[in-house]
Amino acid sequence: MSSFKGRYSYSVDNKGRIAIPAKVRKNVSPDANDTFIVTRGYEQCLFLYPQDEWAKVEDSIRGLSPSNPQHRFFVRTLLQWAIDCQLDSQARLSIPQDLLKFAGIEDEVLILGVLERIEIWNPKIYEAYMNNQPATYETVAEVVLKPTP
Amino acid sequence: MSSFKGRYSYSVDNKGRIAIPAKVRKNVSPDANDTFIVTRGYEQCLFLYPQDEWAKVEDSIRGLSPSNPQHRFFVRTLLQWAIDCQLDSQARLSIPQDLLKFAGIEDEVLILGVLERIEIWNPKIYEAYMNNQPATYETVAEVVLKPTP
DNA sequence: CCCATATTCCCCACTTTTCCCCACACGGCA
DNA sequence: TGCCGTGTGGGGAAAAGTGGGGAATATGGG
Repeated sequence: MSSFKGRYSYSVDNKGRIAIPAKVRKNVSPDANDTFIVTRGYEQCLFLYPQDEWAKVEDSIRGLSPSNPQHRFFVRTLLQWAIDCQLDSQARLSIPQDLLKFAGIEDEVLILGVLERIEIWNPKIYEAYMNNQPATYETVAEVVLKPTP
Repeated sequence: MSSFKGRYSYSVDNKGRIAIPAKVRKNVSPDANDTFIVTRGYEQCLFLYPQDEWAKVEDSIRGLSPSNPQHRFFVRTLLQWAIDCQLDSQARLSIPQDLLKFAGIEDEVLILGVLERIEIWNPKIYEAYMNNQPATYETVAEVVLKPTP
């Protein structure tokens, strides 16, 4: 099980390539074969899953029935944004234009480690998102990290 | 086991040929011998199965009973539209006119990877289909893309 | 039965994109 | 100071996407 963490500011070169921080790479299982699955995240960001972590997601939708209309919609919606990406010899990923465009990414990115996945943000959008949160870190923590009775 | 994914915009040339995206081809088993079975899909789109995946579909309908009228109807409908297609040397498929017409395909297509099959849509029809669904990407992703507790 | 037209399939050609490799600057560390 | 590991940039070869010509095959009407 992966456990990514940390926050990194990186640049996007003019070929659309994004380097994955060395500290993050050290946490990627060798099973992932330098392959990541990039897809849309919740807010306006991209999710990056090492191949072995993505396999768990895929297993959970494989059981759905192709003959059920709702299941079909479900699988299409989820998979249509997902793309395989391989690290090049400099440990960078070439991310397709449409995904970069979705996340509003241009020449700078913020890379966040979030346990089993990695998130990629346009720094300005991330800041705006953070400023829009009604709660503070402290008030949320109080609710989330409450000891189970 | 195939695991197609992603969404690709491609053009149909004036001979009715459709290229299969390289990223999709990389996920096709060599067992498929560059051969695909094209048939009518659910909703107004075409289903494309690599030969090896189609064999599994056939196995599953082999178990249906010839004496059950509903089974007979289902099997006939599925099989009568199914046709073999081989990739040409440029990795394109020539899809019969009547199937293209069924899917309302003209000069542009959307190709979706959906686990064991590939779907081919008229982009406008796909958009209309998606707009008619009550759920969104977020509601779908919420179910699947969350950490295992 | 034969010919004219259409369709299918197999090449070849061009443009764009992607990928692979090399180069360099910077910083930590022995 | 010299040596890695790391982040950044770019050139060039290879692959991918697109289009079209022309021979073999099929279709249909006289």
